[in-house]
Amino acid sequence: MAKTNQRQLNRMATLFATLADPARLRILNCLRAGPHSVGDIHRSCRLKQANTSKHLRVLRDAGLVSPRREGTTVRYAIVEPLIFGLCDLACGKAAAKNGK
Amino acid sequence: MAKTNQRQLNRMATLFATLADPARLRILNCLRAGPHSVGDIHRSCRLKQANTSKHLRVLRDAGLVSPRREGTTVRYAIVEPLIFGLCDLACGKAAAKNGK
DNA sequence: TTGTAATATTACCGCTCAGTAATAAATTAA
DNA sequence: TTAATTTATTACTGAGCGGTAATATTACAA
Repeated sequence: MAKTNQRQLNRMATLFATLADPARLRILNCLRAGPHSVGDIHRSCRLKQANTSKHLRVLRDAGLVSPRREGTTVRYAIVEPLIFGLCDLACGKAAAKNGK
Repeated sequence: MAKTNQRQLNRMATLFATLADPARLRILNCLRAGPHSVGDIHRSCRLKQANTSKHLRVLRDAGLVSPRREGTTVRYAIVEPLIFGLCDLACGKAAAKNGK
């Protein structure tokens, strides 16, 4: 496990905190199929526009997604596909508590 | 990815939230070497006793650790080794942001 | 320029959580 | 029983976060 220093623990905790919100998980799940505009996300995830923007900001600050302007719209894309490994593991773990 | 329903997302978010704290990550890292008493943990992790107890309660409620009384002391052990897969993945991800 | 659409930001509210000190509960010994 | 040790709980505080409405910003078209 190598030496797990405090800074690394803090970064891990921050990453987990970024994923510790159902709305953000929904957004990531949506982006898993490919880049989407803010409007697409806020409609398909049933989130208010401002709320969507704020969550995207959190994901962006965490380095998980990145924006790209296309005219007046902004398309967000996954930047770190590795997080889906985390999500799938957590999903299996969460499902396991159900007995499957 | 199978269907990701709301309940599953909520459970995932809860699991991530449980891991989104440096103190709890330190405790889990300590328990990775084997079961430890509350006193051991609170000393080796440099946490106050009450604080340690509270974090252990959170980990226990999440089903990640389990207690076992031995006289006047209580030894906690990892119940879900799968979480270390999560931690290692997150650790690599966190480390990757550093350039290594 | 003016207007319109898409996105981002701000300010506010309510709630939850981490840390702490004090106290309670459980177990064992004398 | 009383005392000592270990662990758990409670009450409190301060900080941070999610949701929302209103507003600002950005880009483009007429």
